[in-house]
Amino acid sequence: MSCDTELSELLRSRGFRLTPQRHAIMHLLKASGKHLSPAEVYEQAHQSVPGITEATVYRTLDFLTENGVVQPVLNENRHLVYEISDHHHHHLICSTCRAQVDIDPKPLQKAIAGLESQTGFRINAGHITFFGLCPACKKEQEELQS
Amino acid sequence: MSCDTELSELLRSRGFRLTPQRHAIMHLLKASGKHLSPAEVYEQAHQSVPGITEATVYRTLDFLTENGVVQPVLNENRHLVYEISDHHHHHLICSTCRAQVDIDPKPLQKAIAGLESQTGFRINAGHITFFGLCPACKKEQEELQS
DNA sequence: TTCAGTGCAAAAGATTTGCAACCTA
DNA sequence: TAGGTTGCAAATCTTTTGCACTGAA
Repeated sequence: MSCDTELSELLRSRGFRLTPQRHAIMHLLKASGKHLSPAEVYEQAHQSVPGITEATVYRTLDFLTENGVVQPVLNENRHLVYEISDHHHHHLICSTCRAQVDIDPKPLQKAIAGLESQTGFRINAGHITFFGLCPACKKEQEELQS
Repeated sequence: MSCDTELSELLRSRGFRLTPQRHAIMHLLKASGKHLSPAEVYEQAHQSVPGITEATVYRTLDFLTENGVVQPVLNENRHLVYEISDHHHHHLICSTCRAQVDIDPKPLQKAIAGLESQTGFRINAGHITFFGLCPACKKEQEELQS
């Protein structure tokens, strides 16, 4: 999803409409460059489309997800957030202290490409999150157990 | 996390207590063999620990997550669910029709092992979910766009 | 005995729904 | 125009919190 025209055509080809609300939400997610909660999306969308409601935000987020424009992700607080699908990056979150670190996407891309050919799926792998233990918490845990 | 004794020792070593509630929730997640929503966990836990409350379920799920016993996952309806961490399997979910398919874990394990040595994290990769388009929905979309 | 953990109950938050009006294609 | 979308408002569902009491170690 690289530009408005592209989204517009994608939607029209499926019989959907490009409304100001949909445009605003897609645009703001792209511009923010990070994942946003529905409440954050609402807050920002409200600035360009003053009459927008939370119900519309939820419906639009569902709609954009089903059409592959955005994707749902669990954030560091285990809440559902959304981000634009072309925003390629992956990260690790520490289950204990919630620290985050970005990771090199290449090794995963390779594994994912293999899965695509095995399953026939087109995988939306713009963002993958792993949970685990960061080095500090891992060390702490090991010391406690010894 | 393979048996009660193991969990018990893990908790004790960190100054935590093994309560009937924690035991029941861990046990039921292990026995179910799949991911459960907090409401489902509550419903099931209520049978072995009649007095348990939803607040305790939420607190226990947080607690078990922080200690690596369970992990949070987004289910096919984009709701937060939990599953036991030793339950190794990965799957794909179609964003459009929500079909699910299990995938071979091996290629991912390799990529993950690489990430662990790069980052120093211990990754809890028992369950990884990708969103994407299943073959049928992919085909349908391609036909619409041509 | 101690203090981590629980139940209770209420508050706060998040998400969904029906329906009439609206506006994109 | 037609029918996909939205706003509104209420209902529903989910998650969090403070506090006193309980029970595991």
